[in-house]
This record gives sequence, structure tokens and C-alpha cells, in this order.
Amino acid sequence: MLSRPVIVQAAIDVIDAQGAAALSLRSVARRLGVDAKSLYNHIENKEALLDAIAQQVLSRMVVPAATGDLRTDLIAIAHAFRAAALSSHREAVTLVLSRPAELLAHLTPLEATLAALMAAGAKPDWAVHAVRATLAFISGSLLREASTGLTLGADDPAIAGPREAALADLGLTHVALVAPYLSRLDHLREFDFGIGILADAFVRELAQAAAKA
Amino acid sequence: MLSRPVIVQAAIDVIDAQGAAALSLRSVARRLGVDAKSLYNHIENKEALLDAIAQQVLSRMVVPAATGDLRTDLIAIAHAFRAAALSSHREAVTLVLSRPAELLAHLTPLEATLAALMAAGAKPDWAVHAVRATLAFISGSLLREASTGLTLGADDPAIAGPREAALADLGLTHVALVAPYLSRLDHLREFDFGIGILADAFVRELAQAAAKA
DNA sequence: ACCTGAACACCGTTCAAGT
DNA sequence: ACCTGAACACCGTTCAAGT
Repeated sequence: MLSRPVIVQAAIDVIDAQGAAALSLRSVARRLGVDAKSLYNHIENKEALLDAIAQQVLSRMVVPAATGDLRTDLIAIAHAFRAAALSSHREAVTLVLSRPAELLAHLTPLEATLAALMAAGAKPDWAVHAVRATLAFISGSLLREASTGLTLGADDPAIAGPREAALADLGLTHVALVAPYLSRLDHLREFDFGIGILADAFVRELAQAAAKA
Repeated sequence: MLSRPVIVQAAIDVIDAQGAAALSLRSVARRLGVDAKSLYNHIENKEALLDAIAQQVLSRMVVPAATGDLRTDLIAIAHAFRAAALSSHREAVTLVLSRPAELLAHLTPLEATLAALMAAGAKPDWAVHAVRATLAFISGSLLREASTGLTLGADDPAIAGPREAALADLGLTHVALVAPYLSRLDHLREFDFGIGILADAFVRELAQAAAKA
């Protein structure tokens, strides 16, 4: 009855239903109507379960077909990765991000990104730097999505006005100046902004290297 | 005797000495020779303690003086942020990163980055996007530094050779191709690569906007 | 082969009682 | 004002005993 895949799915269900904080061997076992100690017949320990969850979440990623245009492909891969990571409860993403990237599941997007970069003429060592910068940006973006409440919206001028004045008093004049924009946070828009910048930079760099050769 | 700053410092000491996993109200109290429940006279709960730790770690950041050159200033601020975040045990950084960015301590680097961008002619809304992209990259980079073992080095060709063959067999031909570069990870180098790309992109974008105006 | 009872060394937190 | 004893509802994990 009990099996590794069943346990992993139950763990994801716990996170989806009650948040990442509620995840424990005991809560997973409770959901399965089983004693927590029984899980040890199928998983090594809690750490291994967390690895398996991260693996399972990432394995839902659908790698988009390459179009041959580097910018298009990089953006499509980044979106696919983000969609997979966010496909469960928002908090599940922190679990994926806090596992070391050597998990097998990470290799699929890695392969796709490297393929896109190298098809566009990137040399191996440079491609590795580029993919690492991209992954760092994606990780940081998802971490923010997970830990930020929906938005920071406080558009009520009755609140915003005094707050800006307080910021200016603290010497944070520039923060005060942009406060209206800081109070709005559209995760997807920020994601696209950053990925677009990186993709543009990669395209430009490769074109420049090609022109020199 | 007991006080909030003393408790926060003891908590950081616990992390430095025994890692983030060993941090608990009880371990902090033990280090202070006090009962864990006594801490509640000075902190609200564990969450508040974690916030205070993040605040304290980030407050060590020394904001560099502005030079007026956007690229130079952005890179200097990023390095200062990284240095502060890594000034304790590597694992302490995950604590800082997992707290929402609305903490007061985040405002110092935010102000400096916005000032650099706007001095270079950035409009408020665009400056906010730029600073968010930069912070996402920095967060992702630090998260990798915290969760990755020192390096992934496995340069022994007797190990590397078969591993690359195995990767190629899985259809991961590009991963196999770059495996020698993936096995080496210099955190600072990767950090500089990414920050450099972002800074270059911002400088170029602002120059372009200025030329159009 | 798989499950569980007893047991251990942990957690965060409340509240009433002590100084 | 600050500290603690008693108490509660949790954790992960081992190991011997059961089916």
C-alpha cells in the first residue's frame, strides 16, 4: 500500500493544503492514515523526503521546443521553470530552491539552456557562466515570490503620504521618491524585465564575439 | 542582564558555532545560561527573533561612498551587501534571504542603489525594476553560496570521464560537453559575472534613453 | 517485507506562581 | 519587572517486537 511515490505526493498535498510549515513526517503519515515510523520503510529520513519533493515538483517542468532564436528560447525555458516551481503552493518553491542544484531534475532545464546558448555560438565555459547567472536571477525571483505577500500595495494616499515623509526624514530620499512604485509588485513583470535584460546581454555578447572572429 | 541585543547576538553565535539547524530558543537560552522561557520577556516569539537576526546581520553592511560612475557604484554596493550577508556562518545567509525584504535594514542598500541609478538619469519606475532585478540576482547567488558545498570539484579524470559518458547516454549531450566547467564553481567569479552583465545593461539602457531625449 | 509500541532527545509556547 | 516549574502539543528517529 505505502510506497515512495505515494508518500511524496502526500507530502506535496500537505504543503498545498496547510503550507510548508505544516510539513512533517507525522503530518504526512496522518494524511495517509499510517504511523509516522512506517515511512522509514520507504524513505531514508526527512532530508531525503525533501529531496524527493523538490525532484517531483521540478519534474513537472515541460521543456519548450527550441525555436533557434536564443532570446525566445531562454525566455521560454525560464517561464517553464518558473511555472513548474510555482505549480504547487507558493511555499513549496522555497523547498525546491533550498535543495542543492545537483539533483537530477535540475539537469533538464540545464541541458535546454546550454543547448540554446551553444547553438547560438557560446563557448562551453562562457555558457556555464551565463546559465549560472540566469539561474541565480530565477532563484532570487522565485524566492521573492514565495516570501512576499501577494503585493505590497498601500496606495491609499492617506497612508502613503505620511510614510513617504517618514522615509525622507530618515535620509532615504530616493526610497521616498520611488515609494509609489515600490508599493506595487507584479512578480511576472519583474521576472520578464530581468530575464529580458539577461537574454539581451547574452545575444549582444555572442554577436560581438562572432564579429570579432 | 538578559536583553534583546544580547539574545540576538547569542543566536548569531549559535549559528556561527553549530550551524543554522542548531538554532532554537532552547539552544540560545542554553548558551546564555538561562531558561528558554525567559527569552519571552524580551522577544515576542521565534519569528521575531529571526527577523532581528536578519536585521542585525544586514546592519553590518557598510555602504560604499558613491563615485558617480554607475557601473562602479552598483558593483561596490553589491559586494558590500554580499560581504555583510556572508559575514557570519554561511548558513546565516539563508535566514536573511528568507525574511521578507520589508525589513528596515534592507532600506540602506536600497537607498544607495536607487541613488546611483537616479543620479545616472534613471526614471523612478525604471529604477525600481532595475533594483529588483539586481536584488533577485544577488539573492539567488547568495542562496547558491549557502547551499552549495565549497565546490563541486571532481577533476579526477578517472571519475569525470565515466560521468560525462553517463550524461551523454541520458541525452544530456550539452551538459556532458561542459561538465569540466560545471565541476568548478567560484562563487565570487560568478557573482562578478552576473553583476557586471546587469550593470552594463543598465548603463547602456540609460545612455540610449538619454540619446533619444 | 512491512508495520507499530515503547522510548528518547528534542521543539515552541502559555500561564500561574515565585522573587 | 523579570525569571521559572509544570504542562501541553508538537518534532525526528531507533529498535525490538509483532504480523
